[in-house]
Amino acid sequence: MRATIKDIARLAGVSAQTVSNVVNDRPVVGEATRRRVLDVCRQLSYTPNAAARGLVTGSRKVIGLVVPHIGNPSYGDLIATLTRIAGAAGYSVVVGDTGWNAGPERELLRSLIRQSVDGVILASGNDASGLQALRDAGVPTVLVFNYFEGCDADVFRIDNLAAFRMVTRHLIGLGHRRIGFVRGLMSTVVKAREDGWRSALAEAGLEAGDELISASTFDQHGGHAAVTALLGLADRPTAVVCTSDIMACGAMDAAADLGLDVPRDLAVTGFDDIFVAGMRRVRLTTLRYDRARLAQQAFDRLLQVMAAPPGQSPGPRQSIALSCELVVRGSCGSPAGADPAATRIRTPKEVARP
Amino acid sequence: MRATIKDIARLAGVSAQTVSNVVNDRPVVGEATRRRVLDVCRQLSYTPNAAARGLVTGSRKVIGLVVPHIGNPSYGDLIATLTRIAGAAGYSVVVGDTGWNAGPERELLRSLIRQSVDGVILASGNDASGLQALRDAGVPTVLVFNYFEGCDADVFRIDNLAAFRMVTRHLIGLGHRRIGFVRGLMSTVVKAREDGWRSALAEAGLEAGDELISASTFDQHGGHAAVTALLGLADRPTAVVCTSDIMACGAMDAAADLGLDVPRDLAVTGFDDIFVAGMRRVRLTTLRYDRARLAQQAFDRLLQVMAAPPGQSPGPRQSIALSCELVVRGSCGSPAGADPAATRIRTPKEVARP
DNA sequence: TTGAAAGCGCTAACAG
DNA sequence: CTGTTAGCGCTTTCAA
Repeated sequence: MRATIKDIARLAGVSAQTVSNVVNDRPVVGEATRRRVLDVCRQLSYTPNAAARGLVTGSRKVIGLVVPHIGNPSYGDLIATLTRIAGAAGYSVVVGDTGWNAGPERELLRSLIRQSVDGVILASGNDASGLQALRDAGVPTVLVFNYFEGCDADVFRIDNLAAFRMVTRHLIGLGHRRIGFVRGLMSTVVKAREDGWRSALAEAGLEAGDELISASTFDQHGGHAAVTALLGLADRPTAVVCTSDIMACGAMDAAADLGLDVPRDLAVTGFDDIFVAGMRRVRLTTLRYDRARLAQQAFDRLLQVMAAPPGQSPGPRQSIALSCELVVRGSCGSPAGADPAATRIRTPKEVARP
Repeated sequence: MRATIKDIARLAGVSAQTVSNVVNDRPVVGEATRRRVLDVCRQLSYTPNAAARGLVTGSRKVIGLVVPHIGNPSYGDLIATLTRIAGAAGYSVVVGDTGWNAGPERELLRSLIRQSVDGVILASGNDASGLQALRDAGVPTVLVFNYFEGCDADVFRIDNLAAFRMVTRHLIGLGHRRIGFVRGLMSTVVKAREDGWRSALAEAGLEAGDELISASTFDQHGGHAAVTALLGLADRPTAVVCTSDIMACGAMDAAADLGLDVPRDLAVTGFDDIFVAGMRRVRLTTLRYDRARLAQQAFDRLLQVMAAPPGQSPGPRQSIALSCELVVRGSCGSPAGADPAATRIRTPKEVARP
């Protein structure tokens, strides 16, 4: 059916080895032979079989990328960027969506291992079991966004604590005293964000009671449900800090559904700065980070780890916590008459912990 | 490094073939042997090498999915759904993002062919060259959304003409007489949508001049640019039909940036019904279709084609044009006092053309 | 500069 | 029920 190296060899009157040399641009082939072989390749539209090649070379030139929710434009952007970067380096990307669930994640990782991917960028995972499975299989892995207690892996993440302290301080500065926290499933990431929220409240002498924390799914429906609950409190919050923009979208809708105005009756903040947040109709105050940079750093490091002799990673583990910038828009009641263009406040800078 | 079937065989004191039988759940193995083998597998955390298996069985259990823009939640949803469906059938999905460009698409398809994917779902492509490449390589392919003149392939698409005629009629019914058309790159899909817009105008005796058509990129920036241009016309439109929700988002912003109110000064419609369209702040009138169904149908058909003897497809080509429903929200100036909940109008029904 | 032989990890087909 | 043999498409020796 599909032409193999032998077919080409036969038709070109050379050996399979010579065809291989031509196809791989090894400069040991005579010009005449070369042209003849390439001609036949084109004629049969020959494409090397990567699986067969991988079997012998030990590298498939494929990496896996596991995310929790492709429908979130934030992850969509990450995937697009990473696909581009990896493609330029000759790697294909297998993308998996876990839907924030452990079962699919486990299956996905098993599948990636079976496929002998050269490495994995893991942007999902609620516990360290997935990472452990990859490690057992000897698959180089880099974590993005998430990380686990005491895990020995390269991590490229957000400085969640600083980011959420910053946004909470911003709300406090605007006069808010009762500030809710809207989160998805618990994880180290969410924990750090909660700690950021908590620490900002603490330093202002404000209460961070458990009733101010509302947990739900990590999408717009979750944000809606969580905020509906918070607004049902007797002493309801005047502001909510959401852990993603899509949750914040749901939060704004929840307020609207109760006849409340954002920002007058409820201030809302998000995280990710997806395109929706910047819409004139939405104007969501949120936290932004450099997704392209995160992707680039993670991939560069993965290349290093993949190049290292099996078993150990090259040099010390890298653990980068990228800082965010606060993007102030209208969803928190910016002072009247202020310039409607987004005001940006940067945190100190990137923090590297070796 | 990674355990192979031979390692297992040696440690369990059986032949490789027996290990293979155990791993593949073939019921020809004694219970005692079975347990012993499985034990060793677990101990070495053995995972079969899919590439090696694929080499001999001829099937990798992988399909490719090519989309033009992962960052668009509409495609994100499609990917997530398809990943789930395919996973349930034992297939992994390799996702590629072309960014609407021919170069990346070509590269992506070459990569998929090299990887010997069992089949491809092509939701991208501006011309038939990609499809041709897949055909030359003997890779079963199903088209989703897009299609090409006279192409002999299974297609699962939207009835674009009917959909855009419907939405344009809706605007005409609301009293609009000058209606712009905002599109991305030209393609058969966009052409059909334009024809829908044009035919609705024609039947109302309205003008469909070229100056009312504004082309740009298929994202929010494109929508912004295109509508900014339309609003710069001396005799500017009072409504714009956009070919995607994210373009419509940009369109709404463009109006706002010029100090115009949607819907009072400009009516805007989209396509896809992504979650943003339903937000209370946005309330975008748009066209909805059943993404999950589209994905399911396309995958089912791909399975059929993959199961068929190489070369021909099983039975006649399928060409399904799924109809849309109009989701009326606030972006076109729904009559005052109307129920703010979305009103839905269904088109006749699904049209199948064999 | 080219060819022949061996083998990557696995399964199909047969033999025992 | 289990083991042996052969070979998938390719690259890596090594020899000519």
